[in-house]
Amino acid sequence: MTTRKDIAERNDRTLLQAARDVLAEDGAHASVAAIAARAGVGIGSLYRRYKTKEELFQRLSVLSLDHWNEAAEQGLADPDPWAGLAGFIYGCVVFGQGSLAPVAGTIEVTQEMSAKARRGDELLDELVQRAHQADVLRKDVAAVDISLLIEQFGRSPVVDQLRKQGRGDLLTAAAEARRRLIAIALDGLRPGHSPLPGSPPGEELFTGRWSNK
Amino acid sequence: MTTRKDIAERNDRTLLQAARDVLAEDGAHASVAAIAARAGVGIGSLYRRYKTKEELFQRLSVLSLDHWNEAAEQGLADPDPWAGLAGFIYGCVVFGQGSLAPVAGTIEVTQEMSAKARRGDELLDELVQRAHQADVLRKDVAAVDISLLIEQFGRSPVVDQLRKQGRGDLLTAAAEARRRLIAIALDGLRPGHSPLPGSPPGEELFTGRWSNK
DNA sequence: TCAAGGCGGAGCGAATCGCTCCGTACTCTG
DNA sequence: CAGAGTACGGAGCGATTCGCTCCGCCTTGA
Repeated sequence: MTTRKDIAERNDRTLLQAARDVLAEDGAHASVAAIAARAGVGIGSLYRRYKTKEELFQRLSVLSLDHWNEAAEQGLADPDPWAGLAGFIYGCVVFGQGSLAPVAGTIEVTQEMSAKARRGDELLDELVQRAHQADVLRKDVAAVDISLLIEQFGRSPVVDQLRKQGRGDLLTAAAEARRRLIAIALDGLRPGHSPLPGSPPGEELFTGRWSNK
Repeated sequence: MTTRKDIAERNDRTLLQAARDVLAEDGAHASVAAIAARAGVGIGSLYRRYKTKEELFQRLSVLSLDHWNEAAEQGLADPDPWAGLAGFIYGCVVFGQGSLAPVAGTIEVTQEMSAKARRGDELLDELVQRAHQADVLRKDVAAVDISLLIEQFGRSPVVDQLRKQGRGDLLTAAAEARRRLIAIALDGLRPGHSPLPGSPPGEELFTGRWSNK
C-alpha cells in the first residue's frame, strides 16, 4: 500500500538488473557510476541501499545462486528427466549466469554463498544422475560439463558488445542466432550420437603460430 | 643470422601472444603494463615496436583475421566438406578468436581489416554452402550461426578466470571439459538430429524476476 | 676498449575509480 | 495549507591507475 516502499523495491530490482547487464558488457571493469546510470538512478541512491560496491556484487552473487538452485529444484520436480535437465540449463543460461565470472575472485565469498553453491552442486549432480539412469544424457557428459556449458553460454560476447554499441538492428538477429546455438548444444547432449565422428581434429591444427598450452 | 633480429622477432611474437592472453583475462580493461609484464619485457620495449596501444590491438586484430582466412582456406582445401568445416571452426576456437570481442568498437577499423573481414565472410559462406550441398550440416544452420559459435567458444570465462587466479590444478580439468563441450557443439551441427526434441523450453521460464528482452 | 643502441622501469599529466556529503524537491501529517 | 521529514541526484574528494615518455644501464660488435 505504501507507495514509497513499492518504489524502493522496484528501484532495487532495476538496480540489480542494471548491475548484471553492465557487468556482462564491461566485465570486471564495470563501474558503480555506470550501473547507477543504467538503472536510471543517482549514485547516492545506489549507495543508500548498498554500503559498498562489493556488497552489491555479493547480493548479485547470492541472487544468482538462488536462481540456480530454484531452477534445479524446478527441474527435479519435472517427471521427465531430460525436460528437467534441459529446462534447468536453459533457465540458467538465459538468466545470464555467466555474467558474474569476471568478478569471481574479486569479492569475498561469504559462508552463505558457499553453502548455496554446495547445495547447487548437489542438485545438479542429482539432475545429471537421474538423466543418466533414464538414458537421456550422453554417458560421457558429467556434471562439470553442464556447469561449464552454463558458464560458457551464460553470456554472449557478441550480443553484449552489440548492446553496448546500441546496434539494435543487429542485436535481435544475434540474440536469435544465440538461441539457435543453445538449442544445438542442448541437442548435442542427448545420447545416441555416434562417438564424435571425425570431429574434432587434433589441437595441433593451426597452432603453429601460437602456443595454446 | 643476426642474433639481434632473431630475438626481436621472438619478442614480437611473445608480445602478441601475451596481449591476446591478457585481453582474454582482463577484457577491455587490459592494460599495456600487464601485457608487457606477461610477455616478460619492459614497457619501453613494447612502445618501441608499437607506437600506441591501439596500434598493438589493430595488429592483433589483423593477425586474428589472417588466421581466420588461412583456416578457412585450409578447410576448403580439404576434400571432405565436413572435416573442412569442423577443422576451420575448431582451429578458430582454439586460437581464441573471441578474445578480441571486448575491444571491438574501441579501435579504429582500417580498410585492410574490413577487406580481410569481408573475404573471411565469403570463405565461410563457401564452407557452409559446400557442407549444405554435401548434406553434412544441418540445413537450419547458417553462416552467421557458425560465426557466433566461434565467437562464443573463442574464449572461456571459466578457464580464463582460473588461469588468472593461478589455479593450475583446476585449469587442466576445465580446459579438458571445455574441449569436450566444443566436440559436443560440433556434433550438434551435424544433420540427422530430430528437430530439437523437447528442447529448449520457452524463454519465459525462470524469467519472472528479470526482464530478458 | 669504445661507440652504438636495445633494454627496463621510474615518473609524468590525465583520466577514472569508489565513495561522501549536501542542496533540492517531493511526500505525508496535522 | 504549512511545515517537518525524507529520499533523491550529482558535484567533488583523495586515491588509484591509466597510456606514454624519457633516461640511465648494459649487452653487443668491431
